[in-house]
This record gives sequence, structure tokens and C-alpha cells, in this order.
Amino acid sequence: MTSEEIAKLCGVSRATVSRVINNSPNVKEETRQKILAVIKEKNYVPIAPARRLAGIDSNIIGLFVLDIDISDSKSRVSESTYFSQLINLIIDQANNFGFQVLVSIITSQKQLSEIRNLFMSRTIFSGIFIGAFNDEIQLDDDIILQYPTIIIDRQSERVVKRPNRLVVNLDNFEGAYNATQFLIKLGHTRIGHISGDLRKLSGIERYEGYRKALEDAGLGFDKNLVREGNFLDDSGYKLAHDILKENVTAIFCANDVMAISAIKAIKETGLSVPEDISVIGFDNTAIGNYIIPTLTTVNAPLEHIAEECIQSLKYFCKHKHFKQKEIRVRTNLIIRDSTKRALEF
Amino acid sequence: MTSEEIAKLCGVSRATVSRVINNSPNVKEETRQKILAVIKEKNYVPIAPARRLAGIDSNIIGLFVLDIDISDSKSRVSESTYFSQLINLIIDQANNFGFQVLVSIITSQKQLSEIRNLFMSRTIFSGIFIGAFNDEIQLDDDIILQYPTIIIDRQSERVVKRPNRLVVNLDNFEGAYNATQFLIKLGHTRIGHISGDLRKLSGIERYEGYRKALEDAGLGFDKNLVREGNFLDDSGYKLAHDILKENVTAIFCANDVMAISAIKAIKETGLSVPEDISVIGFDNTAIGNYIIPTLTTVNAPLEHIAEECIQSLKYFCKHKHFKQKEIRVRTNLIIRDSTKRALEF
DNA sequence: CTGAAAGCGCTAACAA
DNA sequence: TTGTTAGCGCTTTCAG
Repeated sequence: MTSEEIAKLCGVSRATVSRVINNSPNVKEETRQKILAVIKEKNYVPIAPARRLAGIDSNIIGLFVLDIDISDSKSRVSESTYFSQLINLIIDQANNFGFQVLVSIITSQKQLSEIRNLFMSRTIFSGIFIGAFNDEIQLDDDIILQYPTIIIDRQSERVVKRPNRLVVNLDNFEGAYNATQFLIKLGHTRIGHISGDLRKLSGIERYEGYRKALEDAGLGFDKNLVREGNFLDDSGYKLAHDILKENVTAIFCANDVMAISAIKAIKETGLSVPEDISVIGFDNTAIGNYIIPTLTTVNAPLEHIAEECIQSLKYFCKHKHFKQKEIRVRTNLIIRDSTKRALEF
Repeated sequence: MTSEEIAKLCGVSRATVSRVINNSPNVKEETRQKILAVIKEKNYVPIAPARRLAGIDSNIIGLFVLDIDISDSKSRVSESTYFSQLINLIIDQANNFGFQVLVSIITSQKQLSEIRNLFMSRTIFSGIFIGAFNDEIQLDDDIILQYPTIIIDRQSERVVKRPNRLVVNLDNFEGAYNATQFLIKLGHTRIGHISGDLRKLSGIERYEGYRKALEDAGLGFDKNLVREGNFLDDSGYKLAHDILKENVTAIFCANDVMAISAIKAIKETGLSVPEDISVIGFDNTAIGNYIIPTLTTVNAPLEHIAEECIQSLKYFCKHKHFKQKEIRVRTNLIIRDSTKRALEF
């Protein structure tokens, strides 16, 4: 079934059918209705490649999950609840607005450099990148630079300024600051931090939020109370064991996954949460509700991130530029059972 | 940059360039090398829609995650680790073989019926379906029937027989059977089962494996020891509370998510795992290792499922039919700390 | 408001 | 082994 056949059936030319399909206003309402009816009756769907070739942009967004880390062959960041939820939400939002999403998990430099081909071959018209390291320069590839691109979780100063580049970030600093401040208010003074991957903006900012909160409270910042993790469960587990040597009474973990495995480690040493050690996570993933004790955490509203991305893309399609350069999505603290007033209080 | 320009640069015709791109053997090696060199130098990538229009099939696979369930507005099956891991693995495998994957989360009947458009518009050439209910007839849509389709976790008898339809299943029955048998060997006699969604094959088969193991062991099957769940944490939690009334000493849960929340429920009633109640899950998701006690479970090798899917698709592209009608992927029991010999032993 | 015709970039007979 | 040519199905000027 081609537009030609539909045209014949309606006694009009292909051009008119095309106009109807593309919502051109210059069609008599009567003709439009008739064509629409026949299209529906015949289950006609335009051949996408033909439209593409004739100049209509692809409606496919590339969603690239960067998960390059040679040091860790086993656990994949892309499999974490955080990422899979975000992926889901982005796909959902995109579909709602008539976009399709082509997902790629990028685990090697080679794959990263092949992304450009998806743009050049006109398979996708835009790309959303998540999981990138803060200094991943490949994303500034000359080719990619030509297409609308959204980067999630990257320092906006690091992104080449162009009207077709948008950065969407969580307010990690604020979230971490509030979490730490909350522990301080509970009377904790030796508060440890198991950081995320410090090559990522979220890792850096959560670390800084933690630090600033301590300093603002006059507790001072002690580097010995910090362990550099990587957002994965393994690191939460090992580093918790290690950080306990510092006699901390509370630990702020850069995400829930590490917080949960940290709790496991803490329990193994005979201590209990929150009686002996308070623990706070970050992300507010679902499991936080199903562990014992339930996890106090910073809620990262991924649905807002997804929404901002797709809305912005929608805007871009219309105006050929993004409305802004960076979007910050705010967080909020969710208090559950893994935190408690410090003992000496 | 078009093939025309490459042709000019090489002093040949577009046809020859096209032959090189498509690996036609009828090109002098010298010419081929020259063209290849220029292509590389100029960073030329063929415009995909043009190739599509000229008759070359799309290399995009649609991956459809069916998550239609009006009863449950909140929790999404598609966000479970099980699914996201499977999605990841399929994408990985696909990318390895030069396929791209367009992912769609289907949460409504409307979206389900729109899948056909992706085929008709020639956006995708094939579809992989996961999460379908056993009797989801929409998948037998006349249109979809024309394209190579793989369905994961569905009774093969329910799938319309065609040389372009493949069913890939886990050996759920065997896995459940072994898990239950393991509990029996530990001396448990009152073994409960929190089932999965019984509209799905995996839910049904795991239930049946459990039942058969009990019968084979001469313990008889008691329907009162079964609670019908839906694979989501909420149901594991609630049903565990309920099933404890039956004085079970062991519970086989149809997946890890439910097992983990069941453990939480058990602990809340003052009982402990595995001392009072043994618990077994199914899937072998990563968290199983990070809860206390670590979870005994049935390993579902998703990587094999993904591999079989893509290998089969590769085979299909060559032969225009699948090698087989159904593929079964085997499981194995992973014994950890959530199970223990029955007390009276 | 509608039709005719050109062209998007590529592939695949068919000839040479 | 290579070139010529005719589409693939759609959109979009340009006329009318």
C-alpha cells in the first residue's frame, strides 16, 4: 500500500495525500476527511525511509548509556535500577510524544566512536547521553555537534556551547548537602562518606555537598572519613568495612546501591543500623523500602529528568534551538529507618 | 557526502561504490581497496533511508517490553532488575552483530496495537517481545505475522506456527522443581509457594514445577500453601505475611524480588531466615548477594536467552526462516544462606 | 485548493 | 569487472 494507491482510491493526487499526512492546512476539509477515512480503512502507513529520503527528519532518538569502565568487567552501571528506571522513563515520555527510542549500551571506546554513524546515516535525529564521564571529550565530536544532543549528569561548563546542546542535571549538591545536614542535626559528628565515581558529575557534586554541609556546621572536613567508591554494590560493601575503622557513627553514601551493601557490611561486623550507625543513600530506588531497616535517602525524581529531556526536544524540533543551556532538577530528602539520633545525645 | 561523490573521487560509478559497501564479490580487489580508503578518509556513511528505500532491510530490531496491567498502576514490571538486565543483554548482543535496538515499553492496549506501524513503516524488520501474557492474542496480528518475531516467555503452543516465529523460554519447570526438591531434601514438609503472575508462562511453569516436586516426593500438593502473586515486591511482602499462617517452614518464591520482600515480612513477624523459615527465590538477580541472609535462588541465565535470540535472528536473516520453533534455556540452583535444614531434623 | 514533476541517495538488473 | 538506467515511496516547489 502506497500513497499513490490511496490517492487513486480517493480520486486525488499523491501530493494531496501527502499534504493530509503532514497536516498541511491547504486541503479542503472535505477532501481531508475522505483521505483520512481511506487511510484508516486501508491501514495505510507511510514508508518511513521514503519520507526520510524526501526530507522529513527521523523521529528516532538515540539513547546512549555510557558504561565504559575497564576496571570493572563484571558489574555494569547500566544494569542498576537507577539507570534502567531512567531509561524506562525516557522511553515512556518519548513514546508519548511520538518519538521512538533506539537504545545503545556503550561499553567500549569503539562503540562510542560509532555513535556518529547513527547520526550520519540519518537513523537518529538526536541523542541523549547518560552515564558519561565528566571529561568524555568524544561527545564533542564534530559530527555529533551538528545534531541536537542532551547530556544528563555532566558539568555544563564541560559541554561545548551550542544552541543544540542541553545539559540536564540533578541538583546533586543540594541533595547531598541536605542529607548530610540531616545527619548533623541528629547529632552525628563523625560522618563518613562513601563517594560515587568521581569522574562523574553526580559523584563530584554529592561529595561537595557533603563537604560543604560539614564545613557550614563548623564540624570541619576530614578527608579520612571519605572513601572513593564507584556507585556499584561491591564498592559500597568493601568501603563500608574500611570506613568503620574511622569510628564514624553515620555514613552518607552517594547512592542507594552502595548504601544497601554498606548496611550489609555494617551488620556483618556486629554493629546495627541505625542503632550504632546511621546510613543515608541517594536516588530513592524501590528496594530502599524493602530492606531492613528501610533506607533514608535523597529522592532523585527521574521522571522529571525524563520529562525535561523530551519536552526540550519537542521544543527543539519546533524552534531549532533549546530554550536553555542547562536544567537542574531538584531533590528532596526521604526519611526512613536507617537513620537515628546519635547515641551520645 | 553521497556515494556519487565517493564514486567521482575514485573515478568509478556509484554502482561500484555500492558493490563495495554491500560486499559484492564482483569488484576488483584493487578498486575495492581504493574505494574503501576514500570512504574511510571522507568519513562517508551511507544514508540509511536511501538504502532502505532501495530494498535493503532495516537493521533495527524492535524490543517490546509488555507491561500492561491496569490493576497495578504503580510498580512496573519493566523496571525490575530481571527485565532491565535482559534488555541490556539483548541490546549488547544485537549491537555486537550490527543490529540496532529500538526499545518500546508497552503499557496500554493502544500502544500494543501501534507496534504494527513500526513494521509497516519499515522502521524495524523484526520484533522481540518480552513480558507478554500467555494469551496475548494481539501478538498474532496479521501484520506482525509477516515479520520475524521472537517471543520470550510464552507457551509455544500458543504461538501461531510460522517459520518466522520463534519462542525462547527458560526451563522454568525444571528450575522450580529443583528448588522445591532441594527444600524437601532439607527436611521441609510444609513448603509454601508465592507464585508469579499466572497469566505468564514463567508464573505457570514455576508453579507446576513446585507442585510436581511435592507430588513426586510423596508430600502431596496442598493448595492452601500457595499464594498467587505477581512477581512484584509488594505482592511478595503481603503474601508472605499471609502464608505464614499456614505454618510453613519454607517458601519457594517465583522470583527474587518477591523472595526479598518476603524475607522482610518474615522478619517483621519476629521469625528469622533461615532459622525458622527457609526462602528460595528465582532469577539470581544481583541483590540476592547483598541482602542478609544471602538468597538461595534459581539462576536464570539471561545472557543465554539474549544470545539465542540474536543468533537466531542472524540465522533468520540468512535463511529466511528460524532453525527451530522453540528454544529452552536451562537453569541451575544457587545455594546460599536463606535456606537451612528443617528444625525437626 | 490541487496536480505535475523533480528529486532525495541508494541498489540491482541489464548491458557491455 | 564495471557502468547505465530504472526505480524504491515520499515531499515539495511551481503552476494552475
